[in-house]
Amino acid sequence: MDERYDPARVERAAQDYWDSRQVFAAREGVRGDKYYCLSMFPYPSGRLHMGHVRNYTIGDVLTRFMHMRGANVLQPMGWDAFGLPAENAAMANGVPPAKWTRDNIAYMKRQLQSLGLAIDWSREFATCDPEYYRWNQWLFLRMLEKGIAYKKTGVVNWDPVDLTVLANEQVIDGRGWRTGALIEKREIPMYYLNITAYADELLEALGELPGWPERVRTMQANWIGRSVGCEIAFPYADDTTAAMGGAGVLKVFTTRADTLFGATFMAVAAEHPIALAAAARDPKLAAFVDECRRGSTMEADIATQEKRGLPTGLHVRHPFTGAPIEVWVANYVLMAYGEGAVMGVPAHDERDFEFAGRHGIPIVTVVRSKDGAYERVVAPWIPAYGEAGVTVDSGEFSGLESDAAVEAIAAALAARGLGARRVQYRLRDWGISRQRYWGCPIPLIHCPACGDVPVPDADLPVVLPEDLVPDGSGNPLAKTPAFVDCTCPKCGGAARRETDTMDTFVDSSWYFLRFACADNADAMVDARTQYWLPVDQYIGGIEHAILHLLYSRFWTRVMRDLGLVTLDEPFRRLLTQGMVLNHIYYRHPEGGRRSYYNPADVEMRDGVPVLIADSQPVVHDGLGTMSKSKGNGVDPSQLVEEFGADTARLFMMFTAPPEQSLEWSDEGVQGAYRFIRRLWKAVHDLVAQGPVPTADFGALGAAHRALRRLTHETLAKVTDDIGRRYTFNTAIAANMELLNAATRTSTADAVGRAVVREAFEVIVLTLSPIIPHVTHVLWQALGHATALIEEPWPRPDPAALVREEIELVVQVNGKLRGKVTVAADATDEAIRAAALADVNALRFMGEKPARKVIIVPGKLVNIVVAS
RNA sequence: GCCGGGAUGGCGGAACUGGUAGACGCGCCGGACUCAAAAUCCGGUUCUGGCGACAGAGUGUGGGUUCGAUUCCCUCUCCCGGCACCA
Repeated sequence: MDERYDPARVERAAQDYWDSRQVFAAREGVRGDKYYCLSMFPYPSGRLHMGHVRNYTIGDVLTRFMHMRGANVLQPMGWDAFGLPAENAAMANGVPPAKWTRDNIAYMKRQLQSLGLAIDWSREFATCDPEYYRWNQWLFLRMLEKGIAYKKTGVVNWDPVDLTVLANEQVIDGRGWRTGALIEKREIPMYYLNITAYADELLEALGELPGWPERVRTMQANWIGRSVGCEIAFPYADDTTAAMGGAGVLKVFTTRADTLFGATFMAVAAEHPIALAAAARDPKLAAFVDECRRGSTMEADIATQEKRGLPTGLHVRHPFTGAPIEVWVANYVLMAYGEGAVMGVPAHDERDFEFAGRHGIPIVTVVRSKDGAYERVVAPWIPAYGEAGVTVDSGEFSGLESDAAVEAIAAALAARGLGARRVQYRLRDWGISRQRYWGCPIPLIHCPACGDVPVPDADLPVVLPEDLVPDGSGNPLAKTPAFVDCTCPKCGGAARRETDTMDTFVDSSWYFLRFACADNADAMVDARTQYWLPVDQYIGGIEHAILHLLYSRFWTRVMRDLGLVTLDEPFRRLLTQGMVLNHIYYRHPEGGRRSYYNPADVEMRDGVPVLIADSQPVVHDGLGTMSKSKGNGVDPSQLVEEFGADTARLFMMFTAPPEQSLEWSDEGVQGAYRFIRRLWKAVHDLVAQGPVPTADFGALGAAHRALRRLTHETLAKVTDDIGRRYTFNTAIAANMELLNAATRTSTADAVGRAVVREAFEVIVLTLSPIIPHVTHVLWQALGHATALIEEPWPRPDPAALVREEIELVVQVNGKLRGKVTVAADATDEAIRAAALADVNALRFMGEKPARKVIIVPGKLVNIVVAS
């Protein structure tokens, strides 16, 4: 064994061993229970970032741990290869997205391999492989047949200069990122997946996911947003009937039908038919509607913009009193939610209250507070106004509790055909059409004679041409006759191929299924999914808590209903890892753009951050996720080159528990490296003393017995930390303590060396999931002929854990005042007596008698005296 | 704006079910080794008072429940994630 730790050499040796024996290739039905551990596959952006390193190390630790526990593990890897960055790169460099993407995959794969992950690479695929995305297309056609996929219009960000649809991130302050032009909302036909049909099941099944973090389940439940309420139809008054060219009703949804008699205005979205009809005859209104069409489609923007509205001059009639109610156009009502219209009840809804106040709309109190919080609603708003109570001034429905009033009003509305109880979801159907090139083509053909015709299964996949280069003005597919021009499969006439591609969330909604059978060229999935699925442990960023995970749960159910798989939930356990953060430093020259500096190039001098290169100060802008734009990234490959993959992995796992955000620290990396070197040296020094004979652990001196106890206590703790708690940081800390204790223990005699070796073996075995390379080599150095990867996870020796005495804390009135040592099996009476004899405790009790003595077994004694 | 989460020494974090606050690591201080430095090793390190034994205070803010609260409840502040076309 070398005296010096050489990470490059150690890592090459370990990786060569694993590769040559293909130890991570997974086969169905061998060994014990299957364990499918999956980390969210990366987008091939060019280089691995630290978030990836963290994600994949967490997955690898669990994979290797379960392998040692005897499970038949599968840890696959692939590439989420379609998406916008490839098009942006193409515009910047003129390289086709396909080439850029595949080059990135090749580079990042080498980076991943350098980390020594226990991945079965034989199952690798990229979502831009036609053999993968053909099944997106195939399943889309099945959904079309079943009515799960359908066509309707949707709103997009339209750049009027580039004549192109922009993604939300390409809209900055309501303007196009390249053109600076004011963005317009534009309605275009799109394909949707009917996820709302599964809303109830997706919501209820959250209760059957105990392996998911509570917060993710809460976020999904809120996102689905099931609310039970009432649909109410307000018949058009004569003016509206005239404007709309016929009689009709304005429909709204409300959870507070009990406040119906307090409705003093109606608010509709700018795109609502009544708004458009009114705008046609009112230039001021037309200008306002036009203005509402500008700006981004993002909910955060809409929710934070100033709430504005304009009256239409048109009216609807109250369904019971027939009283006219004026219809307003409001920029905070969204056409996509519910009916695109709401009833305004200023007295009992805060937003309506504000709107009414600003526009001089009357406030009519129709609910009386049950606890007398108010009599009449008057400004300013208090939360009690919005709470349930007893109805007043509501005609025949007065004097009812809110719940009962909702029931009675709903029943009466139903009897008149003007409403009904209804369940409404906040969740909207999933629009999957993207007016973009680098994605999975939607397999449809538009025929002038036959309409929209599905591409026959035999013609799948519709292959995306890989040599196009987008230029920022629309979808290049639409300008490629070889792609667009086709014949109608029905009538054989000339037709146009659909040029929209699918949302990339489609690609990631079932890739976890494909890993079970990636080599099947004839079917989307096969029986091997029965064996491997569900994913036993899924690991990924918290930023995917809603969309990706919800879409995957939905897609899995669609495949179930089509008879392709038998499972409901794809992910049994979920671990949401926190972000990797680093400091942000910049300078902002007068009139210029901010320039960012990497924290590695900055140092603190007299409490001021300065750029090392020129010693001039820079501005510290807090912590942020590592990103190219903030210039605060750290390159994993440089890290691996300098310190080795084990140091990178150890630092990542030690610095914070997986669910928390992790702060980058160069000193922390040094500390991790130092620990590995200390471990290496400790093992080297022991081995250098010659072979260690087996010793009788039955008759040990006190120091050796203490180390053995610590060894087995540590083993028990680390097993629990990795296997149950997923707190790898505390598992590492416990092993650091054990190494500290072991290196302080004398190895002068054979017994001492045996006890110390046992401690080292526990450290090497239990840290092997985290630092697999160095432990692989150290295991051999400790004299083992078999490879560490084939070793089972060790079990603590109960005999080593036995204690004769325990130390208890003595408190007086909850404050620590002393400590007593008692026999491990001492009775409560003996503990009480020992505590009451403690000198310091007596000092604080003074003359006062013990009123009560609380004994917490194994922990403490609290003596309660009158204070 | 709405939904979800977080805040503990100089720093990252630990304290798992309401029971010793600060494990472990970093940094810093002192010492050993060295011509010297780096590396390494040993000791110290929440704050305040005290030579010390020890005492008091202390887990973002303010309140509450309890023999006992970092942990449970309410209030406020700041930070982070998501908001449907970034992935």
